[in-house]
Order: sequence, then structure tokens, then C-alpha cells
Amino acid sequence: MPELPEVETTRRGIEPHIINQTIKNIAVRQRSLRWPIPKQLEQKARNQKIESVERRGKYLLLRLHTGTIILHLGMSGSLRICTANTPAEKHDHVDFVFGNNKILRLRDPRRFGAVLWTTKDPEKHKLLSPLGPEPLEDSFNGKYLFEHSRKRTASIKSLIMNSHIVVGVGNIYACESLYIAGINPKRKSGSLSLARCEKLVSAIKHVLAESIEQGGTTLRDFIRENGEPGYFAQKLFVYGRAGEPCSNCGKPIKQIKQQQRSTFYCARCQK
DNA sequence: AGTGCGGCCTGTCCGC
DNA sequence: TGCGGACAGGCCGCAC
Repeated sequence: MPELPEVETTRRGIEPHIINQTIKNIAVRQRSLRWPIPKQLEQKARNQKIESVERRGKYLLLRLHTGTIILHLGMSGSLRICTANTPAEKHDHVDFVFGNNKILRLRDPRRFGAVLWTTKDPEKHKLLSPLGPEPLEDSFNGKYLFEHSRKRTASIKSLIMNSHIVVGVGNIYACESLYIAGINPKRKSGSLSLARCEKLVSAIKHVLAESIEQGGTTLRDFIRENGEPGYFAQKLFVYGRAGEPCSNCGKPIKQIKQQQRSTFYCARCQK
């Protein structure tokens, strides 16, 4: 479910409630997520203070003095701030209970998400170390994308969704960025000119930044830490709009499959 | 090394 | 109503 804007919206939402707060208890109701929640997590993190709430790609990092809790929301995960009065529901797998009586509660029906623990620099963790640059930072630019797309035969859509190239771009924002840049999602990565790489990078930055401003995209079940939806869905040009007229040329938006994922695009405007 | 699939899960929706 | 199948904001770990 969540792409970078949804994860960043979540990060901003939870940070003020838990920063500098001490974890009094961790209640794990379901340990079997994408990987099992490590047994030592509760003991290692208990009575530790949250020193920072950071994001790297779609991972959230809760830094403690002795280590870091790594969270990933997978396809269906969400985090909410609540209190002990709020009864845990079916898919509420983990509660982090704080000294201020607030609870950070992880819900994840499909259990593609993860809760991990590392004592190293989290950037050196095996899941984080191969990640590409943050899309909103200057190191992700047209020249970078151009150089990393040379001689590649994979479609440009799969390239920008590859977290080893750039993090945070999921299925919705890949479709939207390619539409804004006027690039056909099926185009081979290696065939893009430098100018078109620059255009695509600008589109990615624009779409992600605007979605963060709107609190992310809620299609069905994404919720913020306070239970509110995000409002970017009303600004989507192509995602989920198969058959609707292209807002530029009026031709119906096409839906195809790439890498077993739906792609939405305009065959006239995207070449 | 790069590419493309299978698989992990549950919930929802659609057609019969 | 019930049932089967397709589909859903991700991404690792394999084969080739």
C-alpha cells in the first residue's frame, strides 16, 4: 500500500507523539510478518527512549540508544497513535506502549510488512545497504538516471520502481510520473535521452512532493496516524482511471500488465 | 549483472 | 447467497 508519500506522512504524524518518549512495553500479538519479528526485540527495546523517527525509502527507523527498530508497512500496513482504551482489532499485530500512555499500533492485514531490530548503523543493514538515493535529494537527478539506465533493456517503469536505482517510487507514482513526463511505461530504459531522463526525474520529484503535501494517496485503506485519509487520490491523472478520457487529449486511458502489476497510461500522450 | 517471475498473506469485488 | 478467481500502494530470493 504505502509508497514514499504515505510513509513520510506516517513518519511526520507519529514523530511528535513518540519522540523522546520511553518504550514501556511492546506487545506482539502476531510475530509472523514478512520475516518473523525477532524474539529479542521486546527485551532490547524496553525502557529505551526514541531518539529519532527517520525514514529511508519506505522503511521507518526508530532510533534508540542501543539500536534501531526498522519498520516496513508492506502493502497493507498502517501505524496509528492510540491509547489503551482503544481495543486491538484483528490485524493489530504490534503495540509499542509509551510512558506518556500513548500507543503506537501497527496494523497489517496482509502481513507483507516487517518489524526488525538492528544494533548496527541501519544504513549497513542488509535490506537498506543496497538502496539507491532518496528521490527528493539532489543526488537523484537527470544525469544519474541517464547513467544508470544505459544499456538496460528493462522497461522504464520497472527501472524507476527498482529500489536499488531510486527508493520510494511504487506503482501509483511510477504511472503518474511517466504520464506527466510523456514517456511510455513500456519504453526500454536504455532508449531514453538525457533530456527525457531529466524530465522524468522532475516529474517524480513533483508528484512525490505534492502527494506528501496532500497527506498521501488513499485508495481503499491507507490511513494516517490519526485515522484520516490522504487526499492525493483526487489529483491522480491515470492511476485507477482505465477507460476515462486522458485529461490532455481525451483518448481513453489504457490499462496493461507489466511485471504482474497494473500500468495505466495514455497511448497518445506517452511515447 | 540484469531481468523477470513466484511467492508471501488477507480482504474485497465481480461474474456465474 | 455461495463460490472461484482476479486483483490490491511491496519486494525478496530465485532461476536463467
